[in-house]
Amino acid sequence: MSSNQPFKAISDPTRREILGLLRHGEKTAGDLAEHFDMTKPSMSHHFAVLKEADLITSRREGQQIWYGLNTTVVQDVLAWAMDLIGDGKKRGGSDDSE
Amino acid sequence: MSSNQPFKAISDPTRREILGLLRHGEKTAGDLAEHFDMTKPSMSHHFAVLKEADLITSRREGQQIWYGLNTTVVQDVLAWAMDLIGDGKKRGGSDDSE
DNA sequence: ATAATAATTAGACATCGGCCTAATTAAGCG
DNA sequence: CGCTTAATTAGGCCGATGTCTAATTATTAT
Repeated sequence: MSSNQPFKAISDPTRREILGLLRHGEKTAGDLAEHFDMTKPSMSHHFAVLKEADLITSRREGQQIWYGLNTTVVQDVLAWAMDLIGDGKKRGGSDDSE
Repeated sequence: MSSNQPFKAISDPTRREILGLLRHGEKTAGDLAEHFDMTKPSMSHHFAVLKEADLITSRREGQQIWYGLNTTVVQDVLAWAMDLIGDGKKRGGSDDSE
């Protein structure tokens, strides 16, 4: 359960910010790159790490690549944290259907 | 908001396991170290990282040092993940009293 | 086919991180 | 005090990680 990859992936601030930018929908690699003071290859590397951890999806559309948030793996992290706290806001468990 | 330290801290499997062992109460450094195939100094290093991230508390009692889980920072991680998902199991916000 | 644009892959470089052994601090006991 | 036990600090080693420039792939348009 829960490979180490997601945790490694979110340990970098740039990558967490990328995920944050994807909260409200897909964005192209270029769009994302614009928000950071970093070269495109460096950004590309971060995308690859997030992709490898399955935290984001990607699809090509013409020349551009659209990245999107994969909430499934984020939920794993969430579950890990909740389990640590021992409870807090879990239990019941049927309110995730929306 | 949310320094990088907690995320770096939980990016290591050994440290996550340490946190897991502390779920049910305090443990001494020695107790914790026993569970891992690693030297005590290495374990001590992990404790220091967790402490620095404020994920654990520590208090000396005689020769031993007792470590305990600090759920406050874990909740920050939880909040970050929930915010990413956009909802999921937050909302209402007063259910943390149970 | 050539050129332009979007993005990645390749490779180098410096720093960070995790692990080890050896030495040190801290506390308890004869 | 001198010895033992619990744990940390110091310092070195080496692989992993983040960043950059240069080169490459993929797509579209002229």
